[in-house]
Amino acid sequence: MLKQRIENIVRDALAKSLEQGKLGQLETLPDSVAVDLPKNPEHGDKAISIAMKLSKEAKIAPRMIAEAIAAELGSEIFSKVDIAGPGFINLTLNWDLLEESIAEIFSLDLDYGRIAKNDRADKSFETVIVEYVSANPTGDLHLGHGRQAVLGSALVDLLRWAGYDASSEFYINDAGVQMGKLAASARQAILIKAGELEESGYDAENNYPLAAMKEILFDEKWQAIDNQDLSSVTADDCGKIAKEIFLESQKEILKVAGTEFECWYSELENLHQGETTKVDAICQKMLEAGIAYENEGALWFKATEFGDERDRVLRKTDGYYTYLAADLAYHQDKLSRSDKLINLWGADHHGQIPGVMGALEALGEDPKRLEIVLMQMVSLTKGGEEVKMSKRTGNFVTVRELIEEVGVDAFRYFLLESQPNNRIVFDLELATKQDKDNPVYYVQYAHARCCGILRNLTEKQVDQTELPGNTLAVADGIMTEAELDHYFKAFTSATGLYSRAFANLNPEQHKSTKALILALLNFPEEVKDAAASYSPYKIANYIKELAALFHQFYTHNRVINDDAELMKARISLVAASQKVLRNGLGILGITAPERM
RNA sequence: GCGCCAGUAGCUCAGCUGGAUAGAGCAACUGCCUUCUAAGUAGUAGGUCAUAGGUUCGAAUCCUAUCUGGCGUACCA
Repeated sequence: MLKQRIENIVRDALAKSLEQGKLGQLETLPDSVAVDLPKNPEHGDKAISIAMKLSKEAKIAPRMIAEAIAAELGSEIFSKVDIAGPGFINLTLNWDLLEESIAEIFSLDLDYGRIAKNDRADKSFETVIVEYVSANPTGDLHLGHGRQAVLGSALVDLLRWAGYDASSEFYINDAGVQMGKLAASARQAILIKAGELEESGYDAENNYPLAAMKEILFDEKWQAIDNQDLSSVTADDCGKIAKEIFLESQKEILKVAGTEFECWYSELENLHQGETTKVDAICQKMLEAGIAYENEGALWFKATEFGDERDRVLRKTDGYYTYLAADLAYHQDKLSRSDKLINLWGADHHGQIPGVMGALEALGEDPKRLEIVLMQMVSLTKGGEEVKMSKRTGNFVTVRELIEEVGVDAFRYFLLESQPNNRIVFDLELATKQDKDNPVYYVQYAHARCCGILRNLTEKQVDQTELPGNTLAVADGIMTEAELDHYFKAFTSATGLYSRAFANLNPEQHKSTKALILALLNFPEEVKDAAASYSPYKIANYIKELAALFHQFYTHNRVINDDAELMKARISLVAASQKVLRNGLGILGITAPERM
């Protein structure tokens, strides 16, 4: 990786300067050396600010440190080394190095940007389970779930790219109060359908909206009870069927949304089965460890001793376990299967964090193994007015409806581009426009443009110089496919092509070419960074930026032209751009169209 | 009240492990299609980075306080 290489060279230079006593009173070398992309391209290709950072400890002026380092940098891969401002070291990379680095994109191709397992940023874990959505199987998925779905699936892919063994998991919350409510709702709806109950008799106060129940009554799964006497059909029977229907519907729409789960973990089947259930076991364990106690018929976790603001109930006076108790059993189960856990939660659940973290710590687990990513709400506006969503009244926009309106790519991009900490205001009018205002097209178009150029190199072109009376002339492609293929295969090491081809660029061409190359070479670093903070949105930002740089390059640099070397050098950048955009979009689960 | 999150251009948001002149997109205005897709691009205009202090060579970024908004504060999930 380019950045790593530069970092090593700077580190060596730093070590030599230290040996020679040029670093004042500095005694030890810093752990890391930041290699940045300067904001202003006139400041070179890479910038290093380490001299300023060391100046205090060394007790000498930053420029003196910078000069000492610069003197040891050598000229092998840098065509220019400048010291500027208070003590920045600005590096200009030579064309051969850039050519060599771009060639790496060709040899790695589909895997360019992928971090090897041994190079992963955080060595404290290798396997990681990302749990997300985890909705109750009692209705359709709403936009909040949608946000979790796209972020979670992108995060799993991102983590895999960054060298981790990641898997996705959906916790099916199919036990407890909500399921009882679903069962009652379903049974009453069935009775209404059979004419044995008046609609006015529906317990709308305590049940799910009747309208939502009616919608699932036509599912063929109800055949199971069709021939039975309804008086012998229990609410439980109905609840099971309703749950299956909702679960299947959720699975289907999640798949449409580009989200796959390795594991569907049923709370009911995994945590509440057997003589001694997993939940029983964990409560027993907590009692024995003295971190739980009985009081007024309920079982409490001593959460206050572990950082929470109050103690938490594990088992209610009615004998049922709380969500927390089951969740703890679930987390312990996950911890036995993976080094690291990441949970995606709606921000409205943040109050539970101290309880879960505290309990895991109390149980002797390392709380650092659990990372909880909070996602703020998604709200809807239509023409500037907020659309109130309420599950109770059935007035909410579902994932299904939105995808139908805007398409999966736009849906994913909209929900992925901003960071989880920010609320998303989803403008229905804007999203349904489905035109160029939609940012996803900007990135996809850049990719399609790359493909178009590569296609034009080999495809037969219609010559547009149409003369009156003449038929259209058809010109052969510039290269045959075999030639292009051969060229790509040969492009695996520096041959001095860039230094010859890019020698006489005008300022705009030089600037746009350089900027594109540097951005392309930064991709692996972007993957590493984004994964380290569990932030797929950073990849979305990066590819948007890359798309912009490609469009600028395209505007200033005619790819197909008479200068064979210049053309080849530019083709390599078009092909490299195509590969990086494709890989980046792939991480986000967004398609990379070849034509638009 | 207490806790969490946010406040950057008219709107939607980047930039936040401190770095050089705070950036995009949309909206407004002016240009660029007989040449690889104009779903593009070049430019103009638009900012007390919520406010006030502090930390230091340097703060949108870190600390403290205040203001505004969202969320949470259950023997619900």
